[in-house]
Amino acid sequence: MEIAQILRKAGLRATETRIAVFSFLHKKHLPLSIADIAAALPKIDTVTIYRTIATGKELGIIKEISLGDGVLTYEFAPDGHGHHHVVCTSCNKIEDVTSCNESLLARQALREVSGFAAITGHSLEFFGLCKKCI
Amino acid sequence: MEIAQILRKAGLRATETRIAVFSFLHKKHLPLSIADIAAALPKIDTVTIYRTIATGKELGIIKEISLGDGVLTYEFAPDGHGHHHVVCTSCNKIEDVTSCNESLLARQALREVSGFAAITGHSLEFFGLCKKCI
DNA sequence: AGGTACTTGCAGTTTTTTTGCAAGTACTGT
DNA sequence: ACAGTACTTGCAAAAAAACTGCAAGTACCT
Repeated sequence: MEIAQILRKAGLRATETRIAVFSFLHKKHLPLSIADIAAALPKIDTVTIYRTIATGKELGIIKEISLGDGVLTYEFAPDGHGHHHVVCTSCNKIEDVTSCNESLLARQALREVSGFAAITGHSLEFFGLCKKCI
Repeated sequence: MEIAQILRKAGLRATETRIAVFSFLHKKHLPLSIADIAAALPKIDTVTIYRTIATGKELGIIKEISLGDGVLTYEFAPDGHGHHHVVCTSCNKIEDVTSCNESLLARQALREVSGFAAITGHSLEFFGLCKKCI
């Protein structure tokens, strides 16, 4: 679905700014920090980036990810169809991973816990060493 | 392995403070934020908690986790033997998940990426709705 | 037990995140 | 098309979080 459409469906305005932030993340296809986004889109005020990311999270089109290095990063992931990553713990190189047996994992997890009725999503990140750093 | 032992092996001192922080996290068995830890251990200066968590991360006994609510949390997980969690997106209730087919997932991921030589760890969190919130 | 080097707490600084408000702009109905 | 309305944005300022430097404290070695 179009970004503008998602926003309007939620009763929000499809502003140039929001579309710029979300489509930037979409294009980058990488988890980026607030600082990264602000640096890449200098015309947009940092406050607005915070607010836009917050709305994106509420709409479920932005996923918050920790790659273990102390900063939160954000990725465009509409419909919960986020992919995963392998991060090099030495140089921070990132590659995507798409296969993860989503439904199997979720079923397995759900069987194991007693207090949950449904699993709606998950986050999965791998840490390793890239070929240059090994 | 004993916490004190891990510290000494790394050439660090097994101080009362460090052991207090790590064993608190060990006992809680939950991902907690810096603020949580500081509030629970008021005798320990917050700066020291930051520094202790940083050392724990370097030693590989503390894992940094994002549960998607905007704060980084930390969990005691020596030897990379961290478990996983299911988080209720409505009330933040957390339960542990231990089964995850670690080696299968890692092998699958490694096959999919071209630039990586090894996978050394992963983080996996589930999001869902607990029985009370559904 | 004493010396040394690592740790901690405190105060202060810097950075990050949030808030309030006025100006700007998307969308609605005409 | 256009004007009104209500949502959005940017700016300034405040609040909160994270980091630094240094002196006092303490673990550990001999």
